[in-house]
Amino acid sequence: MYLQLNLQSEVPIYTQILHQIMEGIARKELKPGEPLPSVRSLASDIGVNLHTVNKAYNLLKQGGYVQVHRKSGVIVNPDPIPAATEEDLERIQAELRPLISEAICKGLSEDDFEKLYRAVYRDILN
Amino acid sequence: MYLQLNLQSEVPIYTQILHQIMEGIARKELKPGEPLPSVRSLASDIGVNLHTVNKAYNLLKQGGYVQVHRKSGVIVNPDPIPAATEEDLERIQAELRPLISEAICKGLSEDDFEKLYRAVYRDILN
Amino acid sequence: MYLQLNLQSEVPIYTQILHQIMEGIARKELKPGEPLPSVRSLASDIGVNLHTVNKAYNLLKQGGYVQVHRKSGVIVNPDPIPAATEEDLERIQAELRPLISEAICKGLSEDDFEKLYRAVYRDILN
Amino acid sequence: MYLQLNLQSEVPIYTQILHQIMEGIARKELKPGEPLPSVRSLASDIGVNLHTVNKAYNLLKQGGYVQVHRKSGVIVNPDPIPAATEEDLERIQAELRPLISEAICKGLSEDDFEKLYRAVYRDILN
DNA sequence: GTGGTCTAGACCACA
DNA sequence: GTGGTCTAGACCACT
Repeated sequence: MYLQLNLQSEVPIYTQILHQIMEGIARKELKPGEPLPSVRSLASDIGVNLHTVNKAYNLLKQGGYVQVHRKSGVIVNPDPIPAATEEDLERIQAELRPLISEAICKGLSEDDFEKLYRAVYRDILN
Repeated sequence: MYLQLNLQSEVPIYTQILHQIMEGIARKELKPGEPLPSVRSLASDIGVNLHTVNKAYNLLKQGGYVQVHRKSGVIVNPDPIPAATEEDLERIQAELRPLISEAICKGLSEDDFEKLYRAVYRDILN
Repeated sequence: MYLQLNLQSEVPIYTQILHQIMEGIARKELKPGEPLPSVRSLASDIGVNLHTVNKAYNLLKQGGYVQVHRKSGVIVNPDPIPAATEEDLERIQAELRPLISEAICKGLSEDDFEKLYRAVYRDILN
Repeated sequence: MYLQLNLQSEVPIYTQILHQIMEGIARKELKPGEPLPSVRSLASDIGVNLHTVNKAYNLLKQGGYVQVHRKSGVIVNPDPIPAATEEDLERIQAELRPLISEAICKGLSEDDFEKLYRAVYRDILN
C-alpha cells in the first residue's frame, strides 16, 4: 500500500491520503481488520505533518472505513463499511454532475463516458 | 437559465456558477451565440460580488465555453467547444476515481453506479 | 486592402485597424498618396463605430503614416514616413523583450526565433 | 531578482510582473525549484496590492513557469517549462507582426531589425 | 454600459 | 505563514 502524493495539486494532501486509503480498501489491498500505519510513521514516511495524516484518519473514522483503538492503533473496519445512504448517493450524483456536464460540452457521448468510467472501475478492481 | 447557489457549500461560489453555466450549455438551454448576462447584472441578480462572477466567466473563457467581447459582453461560444483532450480525459478519470472507490467501499455494484450516472445524464439532457 | 477584425481578441479594434493599415503600407498595397476610405465608409464596411475608425486614423496621422485633408479625406502620406527615432527603437525593443523571454523559456533557440521573425517578414513583404 | 514597475505605463502591473519574472527565468537568475517571494511579501515590496501579484503568479502557473504549493508558496517549475506549442508560435508571430510592419514603414531594413532583436537577446542572456 | 484593472481589507483552509 | 476566496468600491478603456 503505497501512497503517492502530488504536492502541487490543488487537492489538499489530507484528501489525497483519504482517497488513496479508500481506494486501497476498495481494491482489497487493505483488508478488514488490517492495521494501518500509525499516524506518526505514515506522516514521516510520506513526509507530511502529523496533523495532515490525523485529519485523513479522522475522516476515515467518521466514514466508518476504519476503527481507531487507543492501543492497537488504526485498523480497517473489520465490520462491513456502512452502506451508501440516500445522502451519499445524492452527494455522489452532485459530484458527478459537473463532470458529466463537461463531458457533454466537450462532445463525449454517453458511451464514451461509460468507457471512461469502466476503465477506472477496472483499474481499481484489478 | 436560473442559477441556484449554495453559499454554505464548500464549493466556491465561482465554481458553482461555472458548473451551472456549463450544465446550461450541456442542456442546450444556453445556445451557441446566446448572450450571457453581464458580469454586473448577474452579480447583482444572484447577490454576489462582481469579481466572483468575473472569475467564473474567465474560467469559462479559458475553457472555450464562451467568448468575451469587450463591449458586447459575454456570449456562449458560437463555434464548437474544443473537444476533450487526452489531458481532459485523464483529469475526468482522476476525479471519477475517488467517487468510484467510495461507491465500491459502500457496496455499490458497477451497475448501481451506472444507474447513478445514467440518472444524472438523463437529468441533464431532458 | 481588406481588414480582418477579430472581435473577440483582447487587442482593441482601433489597434487592429491601425496595425492592418500599417501593414498595408509596409506591404506597399497602400501607396504614398493613395486615398484611404472615409471614416464613415470604412466604419460601415467593417461594421464598427465611427469613433473606432476615427481613433485609428488619428493615431496614423500622429505617427506620420497618413495625412488628413478637410476636402480630399485621408491619404497615405505622400512624403516619406518619419524614420524611426531613438525612442521608437527603444519602444520596439521593449515590446520585443517579453516575447523573447517567453521564447527562451519555452526552449526556442536564437535561430528558431530568427526563423519566426523572418517568416513574418517574408509574409509581409511578399 | 528586482522588479522595476512603471505605474504610468499602459501595460497592466500584473503583466509587468509576469514579464519580468519570465525574463528572470530566461536569464536563469531564477533557477528551477527556486522559491519566489510570497504573494504578500512581493506585493508589499513593490507597493502593490496582493491581488495584483496573485494574478501574475496565477498566469505564471497556467503557463507552467511556476508551481504553487498551498503551504510552501510558489517556486520556479523544477521541471522543464512546456515547450512552445504551435499555438504559442502563432501567437508570438502575431505579436511580432505589427512591430515588423512598423519597422518597415519607418525604414528599418530586415538587418536593422535583426540587430535590434539580437541586442535584446544579448541583453537578456548576459 | 461593457469588461479590465487595481485597491483595501477580511476570513478561511491548509500545513 | 501560505495561497484561495470573497466583498466593496473605484477608475479606466473601449464602443
